[in-house]
Amino acid sequence: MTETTPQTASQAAEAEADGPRDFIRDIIKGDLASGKVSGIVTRFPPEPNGYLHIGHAKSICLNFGVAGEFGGQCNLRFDDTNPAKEEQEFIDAIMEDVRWLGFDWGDNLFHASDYFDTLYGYACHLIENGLAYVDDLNGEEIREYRGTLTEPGRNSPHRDRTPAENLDLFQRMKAGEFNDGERVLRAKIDMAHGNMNMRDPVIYRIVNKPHPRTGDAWKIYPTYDFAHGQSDALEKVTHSLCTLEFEDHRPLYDWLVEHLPVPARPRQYEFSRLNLGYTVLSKRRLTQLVTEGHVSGWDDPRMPTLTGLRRRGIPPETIREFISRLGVTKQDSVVEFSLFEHCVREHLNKAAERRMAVLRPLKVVIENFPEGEVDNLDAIDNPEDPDGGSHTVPFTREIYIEQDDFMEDAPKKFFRLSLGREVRLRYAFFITCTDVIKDDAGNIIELRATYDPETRGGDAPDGRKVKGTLHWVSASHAVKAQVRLYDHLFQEESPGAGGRDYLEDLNPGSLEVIEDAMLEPSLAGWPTGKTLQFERLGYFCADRDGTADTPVFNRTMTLRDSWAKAQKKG
RNA sequence: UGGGGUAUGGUGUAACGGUAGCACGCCGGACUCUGACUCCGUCAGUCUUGGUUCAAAUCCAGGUACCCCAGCCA
Repeated sequence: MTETTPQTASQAAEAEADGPRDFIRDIIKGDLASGKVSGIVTRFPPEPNGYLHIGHAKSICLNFGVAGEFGGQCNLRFDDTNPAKEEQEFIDAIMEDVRWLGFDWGDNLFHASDYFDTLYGYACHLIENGLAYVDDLNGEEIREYRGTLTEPGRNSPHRDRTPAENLDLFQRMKAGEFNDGERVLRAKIDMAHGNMNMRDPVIYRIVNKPHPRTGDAWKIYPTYDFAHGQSDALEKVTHSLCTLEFEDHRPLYDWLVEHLPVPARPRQYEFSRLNLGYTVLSKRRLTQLVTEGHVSGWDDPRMPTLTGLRRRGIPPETIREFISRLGVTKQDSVVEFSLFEHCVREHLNKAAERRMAVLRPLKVVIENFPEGEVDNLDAIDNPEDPDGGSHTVPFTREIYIEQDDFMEDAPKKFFRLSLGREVRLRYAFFITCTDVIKDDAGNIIELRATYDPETRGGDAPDGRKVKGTLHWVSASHAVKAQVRLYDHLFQEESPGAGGRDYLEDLNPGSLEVIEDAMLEPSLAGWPTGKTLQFERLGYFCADRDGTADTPVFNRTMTLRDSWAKAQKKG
């Protein structure tokens, strides 16, 4: 995205003809067609005070997407104007996550802090023109003077200082003569404005904290409102896309751009942020989940952070696909989690290799299979991709099947194993259960069965059919593993709805750890970051916590399970 | 009598004065060496009241509901 040549308006409109459509893209098309702009520049402007989450992905996909579609450029710009909250750790993580999502800012990496000198000059410009003043009021007083939503504010007693006096004070703020909070610089607009943002907003404040990039160079920092629009202008951003809550900052954004000698005239457009069922997407809450230890960290696989989703095994293209299905509007909305699940399954069904793993093992002894013999069977890697290859699974006299796949008093609709019933072992043989062995407490501890050697590979030469197919693992070859089963972090679709503390809605069953899962041997050394399917169970990925001895797998997502659904209904 | 926004099936969206469409979900069925996948079918919507028009989700007027704003956060 570095050396992009701006296309002509008609070229861009044409190239875009069958792409996504929304009101933002319509505006851009119009601006290109009318000649209002000759090319598109957008930006993704994260504040480095937390990790990126799937809500940010919407903004990233929009900003980079639009730039790509119209032959423009999208900058990555850190909004690093508040050293009290921002850290290098977050800066590094954000870049990694944007790249992982699949976007490239090329050389266009910027920071609001790159413009601190220019911004300072702009502030002086405002002062010189009588449009800004240094206020001695403290925070509490400023709030009182601001008035309320329904009552106008009052002018600060310091509002009418001369430009010379203001310039002097502002320079002394910069020089570090005052403590945090002692003085601020305010734009002089209208204390009676219906829009609170226009009631002489603070544009510079004193923060005696080192900045991750500028170190101790500055004692004063611009506020978001003063930095953002001007940074956009300096970068020649044409369309500054942000979320709805900034809508009533737009008059201020415009006011500043109009009163400052900036090199360009950017426009701000707002769209609604993403809300997702069964999760929270506010930085405040996500930070709280991490700092209070409700999750293991920003990359806990239950977190909606990009790093959490990555560790969970969610491929980035599924996030992009999900976002693209959402559309871009100004309507507040909560997207059902099932749409996200659909996108993940749709992709993984095509892309993920299949392997077998037994989560809750039940031993089955095949009585007519010779002891000590190994039959190496061929299992296709992915039935959705028949040319994709295959791997070998060893079959022996003793195997494990899933406890759920056997039932003593099985109803007719139960297609799995039961005493006297015949099922297929995936890629292997038909077996028939001949005996059930229990311990003193009556728990089923082992099954006895016979197999039909004629059904090797999974088909009976006599054409006889079985209703059920089970996954299985050879007991002597099995690789023991820890498997982590994740569910929604919250048990309510809207955590905290109805005035509840959202933490009360935390799902106590969001993580279930299985210590003794049995994996087919080809799963030893499975690479992290390559999501696969455990047949009939779901999609999984190797976690970095695994060792050569005991791998650890995270469940990315279950398969749809109409049997479980039918059972629940009774 | 503060300001700014938004209203289309359960959910997310499309339709830009001319047959309300798509996707997810739900429900039912077919198929199946994954009770997966795939396929087929069903249900279901223009916030409300008026007005303009041959014709309104769309234009106009009045209601109603919901969201955002009183950080020296972004």
